[in-house]
Amino acid sequence: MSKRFDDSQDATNTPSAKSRAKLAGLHSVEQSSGGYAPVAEFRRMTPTRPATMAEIAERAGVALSTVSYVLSGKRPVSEKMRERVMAAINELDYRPHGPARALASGASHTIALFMPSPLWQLLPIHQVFVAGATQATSASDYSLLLSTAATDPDTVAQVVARGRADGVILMETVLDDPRVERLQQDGSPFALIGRTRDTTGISYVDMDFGAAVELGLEYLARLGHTCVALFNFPPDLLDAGLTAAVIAQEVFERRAPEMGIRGVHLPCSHEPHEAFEVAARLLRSEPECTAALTTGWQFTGLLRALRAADLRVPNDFSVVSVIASQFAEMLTPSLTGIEWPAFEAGHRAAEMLIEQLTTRDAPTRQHLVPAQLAVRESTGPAPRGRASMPAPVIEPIGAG
Amino acid sequence: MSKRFDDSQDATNTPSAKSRAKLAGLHSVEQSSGGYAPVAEFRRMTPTRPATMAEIAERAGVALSTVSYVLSGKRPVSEKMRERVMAAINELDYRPHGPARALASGASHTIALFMPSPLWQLLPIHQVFVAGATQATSASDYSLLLSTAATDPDTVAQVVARGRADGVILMETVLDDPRVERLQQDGSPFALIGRTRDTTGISYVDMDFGAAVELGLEYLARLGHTCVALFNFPPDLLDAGLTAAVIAQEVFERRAPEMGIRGVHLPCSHEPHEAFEVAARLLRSEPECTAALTTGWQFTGLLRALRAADLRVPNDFSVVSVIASQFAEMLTPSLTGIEWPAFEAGHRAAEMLIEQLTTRDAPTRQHLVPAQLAVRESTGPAPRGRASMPAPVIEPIGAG
DNA sequence: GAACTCACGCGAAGCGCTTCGCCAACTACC
DNA sequence: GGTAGTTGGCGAAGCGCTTCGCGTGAGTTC
Repeated sequence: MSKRFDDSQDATNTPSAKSRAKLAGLHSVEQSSGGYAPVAEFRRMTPTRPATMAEIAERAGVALSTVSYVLSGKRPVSEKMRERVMAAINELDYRPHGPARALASGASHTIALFMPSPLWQLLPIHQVFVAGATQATSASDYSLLLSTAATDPDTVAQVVARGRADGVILMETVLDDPRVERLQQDGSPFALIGRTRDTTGISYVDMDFGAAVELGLEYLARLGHTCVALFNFPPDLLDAGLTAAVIAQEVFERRAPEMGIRGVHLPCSHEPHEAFEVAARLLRSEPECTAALTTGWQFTGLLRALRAADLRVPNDFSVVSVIASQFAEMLTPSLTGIEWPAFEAGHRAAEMLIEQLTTRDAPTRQHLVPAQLAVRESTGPAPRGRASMPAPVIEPIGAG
Repeated sequence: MSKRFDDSQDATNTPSAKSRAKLAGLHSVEQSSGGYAPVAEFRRMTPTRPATMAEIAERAGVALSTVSYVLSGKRPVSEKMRERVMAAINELDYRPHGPARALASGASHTIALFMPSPLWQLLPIHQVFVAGATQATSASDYSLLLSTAATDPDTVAQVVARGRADGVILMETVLDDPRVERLQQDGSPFALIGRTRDTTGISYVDMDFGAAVELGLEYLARLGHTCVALFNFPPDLLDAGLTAAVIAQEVFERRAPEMGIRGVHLPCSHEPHEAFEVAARLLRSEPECTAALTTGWQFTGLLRALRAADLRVPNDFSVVSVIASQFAEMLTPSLTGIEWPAFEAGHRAAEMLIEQLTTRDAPTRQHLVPAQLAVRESTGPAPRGRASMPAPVIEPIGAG
């Protein structure tokens, strides 16, 4: 049924069998659909079929087109007519038919949001983007179409070309994103959460990951840490050229030495077991490392590895993560973070796109969220002497 | 821009001002849209307008209707014709036009998913439902429309009535849900994540919260806990008759005494500060309480209150939560939980709905996820003597 | 080989709306 | 009072597809 996490679970040989059993254990009941019969009958007796514009026109004693113009306001209609039409609309509780309107006008009043490709890589942050976009979309009286399969430029393009949506929002963009190029070619409106190498004429909202890494490093340097790890986005995304990942690496490797920090760059998935492994290896091989920066949810595995190694946060080890505040505050200890206001980002991206759709010659809007540090409980001064402590023996803990 | 959490933040007088400043601080750039001009020009020169069925028909030298029948298979077409048509389709890279198809056939091949009403109450679990439903929907070649405004039965009904979706998925259902009644009246297909009082003929997937509470209590009783709190869904949802909340309360209040447990029932929002307050009050007023059950994310506030009171988990206090395993394992310590396989639930709900849409006389499917305990790190034997310890002085910690 | 099937294509009528072009009635002006 | 200019309403032609009913030619039957 669901494939999420399956591969990683198989790889680490963990609860995959368990979760399969869990699914099989779903308690199923089947009933004949007889229960619906009375309802169906009821319907047949009372033809509640929604009113059409033709019926409104008839009832109001006007032409079909007049009703349309009253509704759209695209041509002046006399007050008298307008009132008659509105009365009929209210009496019959008329609502326009979506697809018909879309077909005739060529605009579906819908935007599509594409989820990052491998769906099982879904991060909490992505979901918050979605929530923000949903909110903004509803507020502007648009609809939101949620799709997977974001990798294929064709799929993305077709959604607009075939009238399902008027524009799209893309996330997890890479430096030279084929989807973006395709959309530009087609002249399809779009907005990004993230950005590309060349952002000329492209509307986007993105976190300034370069500034984020820099700010995190500065802060940790000030606390006296001299060896810091960066848990960057996973290798596959880095290789794919994920803009955020590339920038983070570049800045990290350039700035850390300048601040007198030994930097350890670790591309690493957010999957708890993998992040745990990576972190455990780090703690073993780099005893001087006393702090880490994470670009996402790699901190879950890191925190467990620290616990397994009997290292206390923040006394023995400091953790800074790029993260939405609602998540940072959910944890105990709460996480010091570079704020990534994801809900607002999703909201803004949808707004930008809708602005493009509703106003001609809309300006290109580019929002780069500046790095802001929120100091919470997971960071402290660099400890002395961890380097001289015996290398820890680390074993997985808990359900892992 | 975003109103999420605003009310609760105002109530507790916390980072609302901060987050507003953060928004204002978004770095904005505006460019003239001149960047688009060349693209628009390029388009005008190369009319990439997608092919229509009429063009396929012409190219294949057959009637329009034949093309349609080849595509739908609703009437037999000779092999020769079919090949000619398919060839034309491939050559012109034809894709059907969504709205046109929806208008003509009356089916949009889309399902709508309604998010719980106050969007800012969004829980991680809801997002996972969405992810699961998205996955299933894409797998069945359907589209997913994501909407807010779930409370109003009219809004929900109109989505189907006006052709935007063929059916809907509802979550956060109450015992006598007006939306469900309305959908039944209209004869609109739907599926629930959650359930109603009378589930005759209704397809749903739901967690068995009654069994969950019972299992949690049994487990805690076996560990020797004699006073247990239930952090139930928040008061407003309980008052509204949220099925899960009502069942949880009923079972808790009936079963706890039978097991020799003093039960403290605490309706409580998941909002960290509110949950913190409720938990802090509990720890102060019920020194004998050594364990808690939470129906959702109230554990975040609870864990912080425990930390503030210097109570260790699980040594001094045990926590069991109804939770999706991926979240339980994300935390440190990981959370003992009653497994709520939310991704699978969302997936299943979408499948159920699509089954109703694609097969006539589809059976009513009802999946009640049985309570399953996953023991992790947040539970242990009841401590002795917390009752005799001095009542703790509790102060908010960290960013709170 | 005439009558009768069938299988398979075709044309045309919508689905519910938008939008264009046109015309009637009314104002304004010399 | 005649002509030009305006306002506001109407009809009809689509948008791209589905689907119904009919017609035709090949295959069958006696």
